[in-house]
Amino acid sequence: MSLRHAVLGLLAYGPASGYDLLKTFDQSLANVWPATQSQLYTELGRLTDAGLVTVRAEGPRGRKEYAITDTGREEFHHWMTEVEPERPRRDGMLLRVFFLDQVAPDKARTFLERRAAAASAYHDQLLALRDPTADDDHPLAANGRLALEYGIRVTDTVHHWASWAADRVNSATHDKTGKTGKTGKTGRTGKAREGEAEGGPEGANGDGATGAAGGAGAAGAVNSTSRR
Amino acid sequence: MSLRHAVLGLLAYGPASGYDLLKTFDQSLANVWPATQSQLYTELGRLTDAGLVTVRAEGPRGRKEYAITDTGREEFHHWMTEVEPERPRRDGMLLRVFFLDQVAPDKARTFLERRAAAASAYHDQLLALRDPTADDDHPLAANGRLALEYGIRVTDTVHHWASWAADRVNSATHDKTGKTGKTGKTGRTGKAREGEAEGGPEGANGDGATGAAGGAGAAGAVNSTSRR
DNA sequence: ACCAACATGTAAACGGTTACATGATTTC
DNA sequence: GAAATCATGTAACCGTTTACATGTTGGT
Repeated sequence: MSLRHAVLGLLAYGPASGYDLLKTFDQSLANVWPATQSQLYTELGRLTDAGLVTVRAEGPRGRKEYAITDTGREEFHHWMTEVEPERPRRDGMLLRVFFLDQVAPDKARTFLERRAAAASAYHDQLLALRDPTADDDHPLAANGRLALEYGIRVTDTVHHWASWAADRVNSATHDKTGKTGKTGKTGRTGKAREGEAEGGPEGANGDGATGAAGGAGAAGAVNSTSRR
Repeated sequence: MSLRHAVLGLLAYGPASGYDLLKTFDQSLANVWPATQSQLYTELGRLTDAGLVTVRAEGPRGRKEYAITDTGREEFHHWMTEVEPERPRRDGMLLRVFFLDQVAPDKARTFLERRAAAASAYHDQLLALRDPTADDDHPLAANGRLALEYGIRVTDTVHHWASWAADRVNSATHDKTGKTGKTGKTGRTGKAREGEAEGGPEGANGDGATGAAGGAGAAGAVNSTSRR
């Protein structure tokens, strides 16, 4: 339910049309809270009905200029200061890490190496944004710089983690067997079933420890069933 | 569309019922890819129809034991190794950071300090999981340990970032005015409107730089409109 | 006999994505 | 006059969440 607050937040800077807001969403909030045109216009309607914004003026081609109301400002302020931000609960990368022992070690290693490379590449892009190279003219707002630094630090951390993890998978392979060759491109994928015995991602054996760990970076709350 | 693959991933370890899987989702995958009972049973039906799993046996109280098929294994393997993981696109915390200059500096500082504390607390919980204290018996699988380490590193990074950011907001306040006192609890929230001039989160002025930065940690792809 | 745990299913509502539809104004 | 841009709206679909509904088995 945060699209509402994103819209309020933008209107807090000053009145704007749906069209204006959409551009800001695409340009500035795309990686933080994306919204589609469809969604935006619908939400503006709802916000108007709820009295959190008003149509301040109507312009040339059906353009409606929205402005935040006092009630809207109050709601926005409440959300900013009192509502605990929820962490993203789903992470496809981490989900795959959970199942990493289901693919051949070399595939696992490749996967992690690719994660490392991706994080590193993104990290570099962000670094470039931090130090404007003369011909660049983007006066990052103070909060913009905070967000940028967040990105720089987190991508760096993920990069190092993935490299470390790739090495770890690598050495684990060397210990077991000398089998470093390719598995061929045989139809069958990796291991088939070798005894039906369980042992899932920490097994269906209870104890939520691993799960808690997995969500760590991107999620909240360790479900400490502790003993079970 | 990844619930499907999470289910396949779990079934890759061995056959299980919907009820079994649900427990695993709640205990192990809760922070990585949560699923509800409702969703799970529906998905198992769809997977069966698609031929990716089969009902291997029917047990006592209507229990259906599902097993992954060869086609299912192929699909799972493909998803693990060839499909690029999508990063979470929405982050409520980062969204608030974007609007941080809309609330009074002391509120902004408090917000960041709370983020720091939360990250730190979570970090500590994860650390406790890493070094089992004798009476603890959770044999973390290799991939479980990778995920745990991810969590430990990322929470640490976020903790430090938030502390740094809080300090930054703090010093910025000192520079401007001596006004450190409370704003009172007057109905009006922070600043009202002081001139109608724009200047949003890097403004509605174009250049997506800030936006790209914001998404950094949790998102992918810098939208390099570059010049515009 | 009762309760906890086992076990599966459906319906309604919500937020988000994609696609369709339409029209006005400015610029070349 | 054509094309780009401005500008708004609606419909269908999909995945997720919450709630409702129902029945069985094993242990005390």
